[in-house]
Amino acid sequence: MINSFTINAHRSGIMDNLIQHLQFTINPAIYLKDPVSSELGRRIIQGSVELIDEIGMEQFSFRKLADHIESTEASVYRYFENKHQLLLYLSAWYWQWMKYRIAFHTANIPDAANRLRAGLRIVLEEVTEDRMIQHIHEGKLHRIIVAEGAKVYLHRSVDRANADGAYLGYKELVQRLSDFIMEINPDFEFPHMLVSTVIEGAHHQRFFAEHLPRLTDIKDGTDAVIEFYTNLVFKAIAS
Amino acid sequence: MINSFTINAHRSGIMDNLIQHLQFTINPAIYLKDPVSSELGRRIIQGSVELIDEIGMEQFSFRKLADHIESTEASVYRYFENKHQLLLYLSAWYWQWMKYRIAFHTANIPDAANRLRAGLRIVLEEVTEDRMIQHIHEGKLHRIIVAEGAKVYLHRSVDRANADGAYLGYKELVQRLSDFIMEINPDFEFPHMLVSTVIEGAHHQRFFAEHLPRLTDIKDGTDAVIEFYTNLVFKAIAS
Amino acid sequence: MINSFTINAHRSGIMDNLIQHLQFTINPAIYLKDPVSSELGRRIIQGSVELIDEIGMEQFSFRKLADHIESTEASVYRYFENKHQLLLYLSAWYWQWMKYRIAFHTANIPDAANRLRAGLRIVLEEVTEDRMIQHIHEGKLHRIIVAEGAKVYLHRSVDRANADGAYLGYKELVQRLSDFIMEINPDFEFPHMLVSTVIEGAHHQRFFAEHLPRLTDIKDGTDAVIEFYTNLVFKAIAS
Amino acid sequence: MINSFTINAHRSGIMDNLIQHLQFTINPAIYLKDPVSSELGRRIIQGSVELIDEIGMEQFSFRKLADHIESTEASVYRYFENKHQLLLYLSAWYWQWMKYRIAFHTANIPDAANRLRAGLRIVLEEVTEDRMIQHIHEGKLHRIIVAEGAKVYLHRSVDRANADGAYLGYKELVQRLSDFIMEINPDFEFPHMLVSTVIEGAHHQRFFAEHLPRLTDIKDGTDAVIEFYTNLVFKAIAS
DNA sequence: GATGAATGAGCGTTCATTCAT
DNA sequence: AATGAATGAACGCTCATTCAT
Repeated sequence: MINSFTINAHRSGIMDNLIQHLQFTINPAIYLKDPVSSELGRRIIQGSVELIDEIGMEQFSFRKLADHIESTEASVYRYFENKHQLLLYLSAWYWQWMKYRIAFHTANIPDAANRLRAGLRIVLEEVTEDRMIQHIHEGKLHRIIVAEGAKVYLHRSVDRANADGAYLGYKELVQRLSDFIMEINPDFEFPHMLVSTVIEGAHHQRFFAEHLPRLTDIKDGTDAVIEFYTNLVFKAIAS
Repeated sequence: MINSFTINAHRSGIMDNLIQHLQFTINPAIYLKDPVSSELGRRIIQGSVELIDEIGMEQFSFRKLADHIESTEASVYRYFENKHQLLLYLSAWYWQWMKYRIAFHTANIPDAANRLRAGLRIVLEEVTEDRMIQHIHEGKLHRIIVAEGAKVYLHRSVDRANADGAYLGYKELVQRLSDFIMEINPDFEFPHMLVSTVIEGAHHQRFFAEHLPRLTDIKDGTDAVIEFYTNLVFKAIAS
Repeated sequence: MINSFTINAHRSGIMDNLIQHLQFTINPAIYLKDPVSSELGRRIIQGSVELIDEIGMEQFSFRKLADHIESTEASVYRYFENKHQLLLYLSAWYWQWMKYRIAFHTANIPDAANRLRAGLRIVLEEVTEDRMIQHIHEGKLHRIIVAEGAKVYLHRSVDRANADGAYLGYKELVQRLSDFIMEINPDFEFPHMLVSTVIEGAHHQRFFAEHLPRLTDIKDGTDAVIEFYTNLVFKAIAS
Repeated sequence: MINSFTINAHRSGIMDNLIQHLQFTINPAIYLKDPVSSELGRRIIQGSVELIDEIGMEQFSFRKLADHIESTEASVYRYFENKHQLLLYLSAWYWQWMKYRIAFHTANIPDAANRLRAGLRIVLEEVTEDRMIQHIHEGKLHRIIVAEGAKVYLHRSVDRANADGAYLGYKELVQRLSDFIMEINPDFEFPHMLVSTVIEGAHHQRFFAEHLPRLTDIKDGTDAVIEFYTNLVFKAIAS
C-alpha cells in the first residue's frame, strides 16, 4: 500500500491542481501498518506531531500519545514498533515533502545558479505555513525536525534503519542539491558534504538563535540564515 | 575544591612539564559532588565514558553504570542528578580540554592565518590518543561527543542548563576561534555562525562517513574533513 | 459505571432481599479505574484490606500488595494513584456503608431519641461480622478505620482530597446524626462538633483499650464505649 | 543525663524566676543520645520542629533534616533511631511541658471546679506564644501535635514504645485532669475516657475548622472549642 | 563526637508489550 | 481492526543505615 496525501483545496492558483492528489511514498519498512490507510492512523500522525512539538521526544511516549488522541497504546502499536520508528516516519515524510517542494519550486528555472539558490531557499527557510496538507501541521513538523532531527540518525539503530531505506528521502534530497552544484562546478569534490553541512547547520543555527545566542550571529529569524548559507555555498564551489 | 587533572607522563617533550598538573575548572552547577574529589567519582567518569561509548545514551542508565563500575545507583546519585547531567559534565570537560589544546597549540604562532588553521585542526581532527589524562579515555569521549553531543543542548533543559553555565566552555571556544577569524577579516559578519557550523558539521560528517556515506564525500577518515572545512572557512571570510 | 456491591446470601431474614443488590456510589475522583468493575479490582480491594490490617499503612506498599494478590505493581497502578488514594477509597466505602446501615436501622423508628440512640449505636459499636459483602471483610476494614482512619485526613493532600469529594460520605453521615440531634433539641449549637468528637473518640478509645489502657476506663470491649458516648451526647444536648 | 531546658529571660514577672532553669525529664528510652546535651542535639530538635511543621511527617526525612540544619544524616542517627522516634520525643516533650503548665496555672486555685476549668483551658487552647523556651518554637510544636500527634500512637510500634515509657507524660497529664474530675464527682466512672476524648477532640476540631469545616461548627478559632469541651466535661460529670 | 563517603534495599512509576475479545 | 485489560521489566530516586576517619 502506498501513502497518499491529499492537499487541502482551499489554496488557490495553479499549484492546487498539481498537488491536489499528491502522493508521497514512504518506505513500508518504517511502519507496521500504513497510517494513511485509516482514520486512526492519520490521528496518530497528527497527534504525534502536536505532542512531540509540545513535550519533546524524551517525554513523548505511546501512552501519552494514546491519551492525547483518545485511543489506546495497543492500537498505536499496530502502526509503529516504537516511538523512534514513528519519529523516523515523520522525518521521512518531511524529507519527501521537501523533495517535492524543491522539485516544484525549481521547475522551469533555466539558470543553474538560480536553480541552486531556489533549492537552498527551500531547505533553509523556516516553515510556518499551517495545515497545508491534511493532518500534518508543517510548522510544527519543521520545529520537530530542527529540535529532534539529529536524533533520527544519532541512534543505535542507524545502520538497521539505513538498510531499511529510512533515510532515502534525505539522501535523495542531498543528491538533488549536489546535482545542482555539479551543474555549476563539475569539478567540485565535496558537494554532499557541503549540502548536508548547510542543511544541518541551518537547523542548529535556528535552535541556537533561540536558546544559545552566543553560538550564532543572528537574532531575528530567517533571512540571515538563508543569506549566510547561500553565500557560503557559492563561495565554496567557486572555481 | 578544584577539578584537577594530571596528565600521564609517557608523552615526551616540552609539553609534559606544562600539563603535568593541568587543572580544568568545571562549573559546580553541573554536578552535585565533584567527581574528581574521590576515587569513586573518577570511576564514575571513567565508567560512564566507556559505557556510553559502548551502548549509547538511550540505553545508558545509572543502574547499568553502577553495575559496570561495581558500585550502586545510590552512590552515583550523590554525584549527578541524572544521566543527562552526567553527559553535560562530560561535554563540559571535553570543551574545556579542547580550549586548553587550542591555547597550547596556537601559542607562539605569529601569523593569524596559521593560528586559525592550527585552531581549526584541533577541533576538526579525530581524537585517537589513548589515556592521556587520568581516568578519561579521550578517544571514546570524542566519539561520544560526535554521536551524542547534539543531545546535550537538543533537550528540554537547555535553557536551565545554559543559565547554569553548562555550555560556557563551548561558547568560549567558539569565541576564541571567532577572534582568530576577526583578526584576519575584521569586517566578517558571521564568525560565530561559521565556527559553530564547522564544528558541528565535522562531527556530523564523521558520523555520516561511518553510517550514511551517501550524505558525505569522504571515506577514509580525517584528512578530507579538516581540509574541506578549513578551505570553507578561509573562502567564507575572504574579503 | 457504578460501584455495585452484592451482598452474600447466607444471612437470613427480611434484610436479605433488600440488600441483595445494594449499590454504593464511590466518587470516581478517588480512583483511576473502578475496582468494582473487574475481578482484579476486587482482588485489589480485598487484598489491601487484609494486608493493611495485618501490617499497617506504614509498612504497606503496592509492591507487597501485588505479591499478596499475585498480580503486579503496574496493574495496581491502573486502579489507584498511590497507597493513600487506596486508603481514601476504603475509607469512603466504609462511610458509605455506615450511612446505609444507619438509614436501614433507623427506618421506622418513630421516637427521635430512640432514632438517635440507634444511629449512634451503629457508629459506636465494634464491627465483627464477617464477609457480609463480597470481597470486603468488614471486621478488618473497621480495624483499619480505627487504626488508620485519622491518617485519611491528617495528610498533606487533605484539601485536594476534600475538593475531590473524598470525605463526602463521612460528612453526610455526620450531618445525618446532627439532624437527629436537632430534632431533639433544635437550639443546640454544636451538633457536628459533638458527633465528630464522639465518632473519633470511640475509635481512639477502642485503640487505647487495646494498647494504652491508662488513657481509658474500659477493658472489656464494646458496651462501655457505646454507653459512655450515648450518655455523653444526651447530656450535652439536654436543654 | 537529664534534659534541661532553660527559659528565655525576656519575659517579665513572677513566672520568670520559677521557670528560668526549668528541667523536663524525658525518658532516655526514646533517644539514643540526649539532644539537650549538645549544641547539635538542640539544632536537631529545633530544626525538626520547623521542618515537620512545614512539610509534614510523610515528607520529613533525616536527609532533609540534615540539609536543613546543615549537618549530616549520620550525625542525626547518633541521637534518634528513626524519624518516628524523633516524633515520639517531640510529643513527650510537648506533654511534659503541658503537665508543667497545668501545674503552674492550677496552683493555688482553691475551688475544684475552677481548677478543672483552668486545667482544661491549658490543653484546649491554641498555643501561639513564640520561642518561650530555648530552641523549641511552641506554636509550631502545637501544630505538629495537632496534625501528627495521633500518629505517635497509631503506629505498629505502639506497644514497644509504651513499654519504653514513651507515653508516660501524656498518661500522667490525663491522670492529673482525671484527678481534678474525681475531686468534683468521686463517683464518675469514666474520667480518663472523658479527658482523652476531650483532648483528642480539641485537636481534631482545630484541624477540621481549617480543612473540613462541615465536620465542626466553629470557624473563628479558639473560644468555641474551649467553651464547648469545658461545658461537655461539666455536663458529663454532673451527678 | 561529628562527619564524609558509601551502600543495600526498596519504593513509586512508567514503559513497552502481549493477550483476549 | 480496534480496544480493554493486564503484565514483565526496568527506570529514577530516596531512605535508612553503616563504616572509616
